[in-house]
Amino acid sequence: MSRYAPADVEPKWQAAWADAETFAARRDPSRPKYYVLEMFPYPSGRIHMGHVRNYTMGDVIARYKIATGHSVLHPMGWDAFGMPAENAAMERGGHPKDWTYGNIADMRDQMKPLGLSIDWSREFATCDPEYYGQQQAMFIDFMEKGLVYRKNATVNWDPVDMTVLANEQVIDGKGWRSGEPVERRELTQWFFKISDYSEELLAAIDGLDAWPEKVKLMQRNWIGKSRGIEIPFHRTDGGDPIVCYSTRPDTMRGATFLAISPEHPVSRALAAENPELQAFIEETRKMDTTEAAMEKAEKKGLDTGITVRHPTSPEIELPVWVGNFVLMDYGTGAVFGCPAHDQRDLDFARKYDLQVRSAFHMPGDTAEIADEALVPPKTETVSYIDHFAGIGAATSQEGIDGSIDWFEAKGLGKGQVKYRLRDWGLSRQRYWGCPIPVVHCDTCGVVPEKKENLPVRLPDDVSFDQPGNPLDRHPTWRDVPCPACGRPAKRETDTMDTFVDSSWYFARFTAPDAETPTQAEDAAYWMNVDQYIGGIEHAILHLLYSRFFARAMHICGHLPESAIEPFDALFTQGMVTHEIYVTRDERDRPVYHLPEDIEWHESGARLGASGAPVEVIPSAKMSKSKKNVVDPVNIISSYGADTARWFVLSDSPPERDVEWTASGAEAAYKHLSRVYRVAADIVDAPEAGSGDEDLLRAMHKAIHDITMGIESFGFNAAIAKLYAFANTIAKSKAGRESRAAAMRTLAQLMAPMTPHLSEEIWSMLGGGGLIATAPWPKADPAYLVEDTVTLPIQINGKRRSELTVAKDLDKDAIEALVLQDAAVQRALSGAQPKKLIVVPGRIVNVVV
RNA sequence: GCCCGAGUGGCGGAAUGGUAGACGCAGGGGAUUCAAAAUCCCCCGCCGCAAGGCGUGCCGGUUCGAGUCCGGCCUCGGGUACCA
Repeated sequence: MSRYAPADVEPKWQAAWADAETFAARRDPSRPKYYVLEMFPYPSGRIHMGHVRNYTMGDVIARYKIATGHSVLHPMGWDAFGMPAENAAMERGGHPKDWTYGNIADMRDQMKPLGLSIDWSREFATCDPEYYGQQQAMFIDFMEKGLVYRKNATVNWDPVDMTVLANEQVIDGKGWRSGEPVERRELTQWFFKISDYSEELLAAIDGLDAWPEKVKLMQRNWIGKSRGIEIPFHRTDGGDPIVCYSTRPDTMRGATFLAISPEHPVSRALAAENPELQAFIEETRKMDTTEAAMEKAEKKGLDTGITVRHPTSPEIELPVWVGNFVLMDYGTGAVFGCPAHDQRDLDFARKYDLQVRSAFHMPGDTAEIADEALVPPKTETVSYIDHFAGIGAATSQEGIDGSIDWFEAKGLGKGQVKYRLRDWGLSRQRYWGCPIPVVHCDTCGVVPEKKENLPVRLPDDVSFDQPGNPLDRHPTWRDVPCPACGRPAKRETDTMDTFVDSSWYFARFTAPDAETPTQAEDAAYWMNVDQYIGGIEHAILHLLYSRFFARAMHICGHLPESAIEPFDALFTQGMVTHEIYVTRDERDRPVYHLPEDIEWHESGARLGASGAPVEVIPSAKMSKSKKNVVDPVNIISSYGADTARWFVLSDSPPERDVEWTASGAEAAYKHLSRVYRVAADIVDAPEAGSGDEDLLRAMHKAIHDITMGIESFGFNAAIAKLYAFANTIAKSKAGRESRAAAMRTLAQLMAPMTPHLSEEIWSMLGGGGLIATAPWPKADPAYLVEDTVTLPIQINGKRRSELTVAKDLDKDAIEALVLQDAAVQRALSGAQPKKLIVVPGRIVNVVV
């Protein structure tokens, strides 16, 4: 008997699929369509287990949908712009373009042996001029529709390298190359008006029925709708009032100070004549731009010396402080501090010896406020001191709502709905991205490039031997005539955020060669993506930007209205994690190492080359920069693609993170070999046997369970059932044709996971045609019902006995039988049960 | 800091509020073999000789019944707007 040899079997069936064009996506009005998409990869150069996991999951769905009669679109492309290509050029020389396309070729070569059901004819990379040219055309369309504008925004500035740094390039507030503290600097940048869609993007979340609740919740919180009020505080020196935004005006009685952002116009104006304030503001600029850094930084402030009047108690004067924790981007850049009922404000008040005054009592609480603020939950009833806001007692939420109305009615403020969501800054001061297709003309201002001149191509003759954006110093690329007046002008040298590239690639896959961004019939047929699969790390930004983009594309006529929510169903897979290996350089900065560079000694991990000790950090997200990426190519070459596919699906539930370990792959191979061996045995098995009916039952149960498993993304549970069914067939003594039928069904049920092995078994047992296009088996309900059922008997909630009864036996009859049970009689010792709970078909609980 | 998750045997994990530990790995024992590989069979949460008791991160609650629901924590992970 021959052994299962994936090295021979897998290429054979891949060739058969290619010959039959099994996976070519075709518009076929006679069949329902199905568009399955996995988030496309960044071409780092090597595929890793996370990719294998992601694309295998999508492949299971795609192959299952083909078998259930759908016309399937399952494409692949490359998210090819981004920083790593420029970093590689800086570190190793060479050109980002060569590095990127070389990586794409390598990764495609590594991916193809997996036998994915991908229509490779639709492949593209976002750095192809044919792709980014269409993106530039859409940018111009967006400009015309008023969806794009410019404003000043803050970036991380490395004062030594004289360059803009990404947040990732700032480590502990210092530039990753220079090691010097970064500063914040303002630049004029391009923005998409995503905030115009705050309400719509929020409201439409309710319609995303097949998205995970957690993702919807994260998006809702990110958009962050709040009802609040803008209240002017009048300055005692007669200057313009300072307007504060508050979502808690019910705490107004407790207001004891104002805090304004260092970037607030009042701060700037006062700083001009106040060197101490000037220095304080300078100090706050020496921080990176991330929200996390700002929120975690020590809360600091400086008294401006000016005061304002309390809106409802004008006799009280409140000091105005500049606080490093006040964000200029949210609300009005000014807040009132209420230390009694807000922990951050209380900490601040204690630190700078500011007053604390209560606005309400907590129920039953009369204690003085010490170091803990009294923050009532929104559903709790509070009583207001001085019957503030005309409300004696109310739930906290009613108090908030009532006080907003009260302030408005008195003309003391203006109710406002605000959103946390900020406009999308898309400018990047970098080379390897999609050029923003505009020209700056002294006469005409900002002028879009003419569409017939698109794409605005990136120049190839650039160098990366000095920091900064090479487009800025390019000798000829930058200087162009104005598209409007023809006079000498300068091209925009900012490129687009790579999130722009990934915000519409799913639409481009429907017509990758179209002369316009999309093609109407193709978009209408294929959109929406029926099932989108990707990492939870994209829960907010990528998915929210894509939802915005689909709306913007619709407005510009590039997508039908039905496609403004582009992803019908979303599945967020867990990440594949792996240990990371770190040493420190002379400045104590972390240096990451590849797993293959590590040697394991009794004393711990050491660097293979130098023998230096290595710090091992467990379970971190696999990423290029951390170099903790596992190479699946070795597994594929020694065990075959089906083993790798089977293993990544069986090891862990798809939505959960999985720590990569090498063990299990051997076991997966053993099992697949066993299935092959059992199938081969059946060919020569005796014609007649026993237990055919039992095998038939097991088969229909398997069809039912595994179909459910695939439909619900329970791949690991489905695989457990496939193990069980394979064991049943192996042990069955049924006749040859019964076993062959069961084995052919097993092959079909396994085909989405292990397509090559399944084709092999299918042909061996006379399945006919390709299993890839064979119709999915159907479970006959007649075989799924059992005649009897075993009920566990609990006594006081603990399992003590069991009872096997006819499936449809009624409750009274079951109760009678339960009371005769020996364990039950022992527990009752002659008494009546306090309670007898019978859940037919499930369980019995006797309470004694 | 804030938002969102996750936590179950030695390990990965299973379980519509209803028998906790399916299925697999590792481990132990046996069969086959001259021997090995491969394969096949059996055992396998913890404590206990047993009867039995204890067990799903911790504390409390709801329920006839909680891994599952609610409240409060702890730890780990993701996101935090220029990593993709």
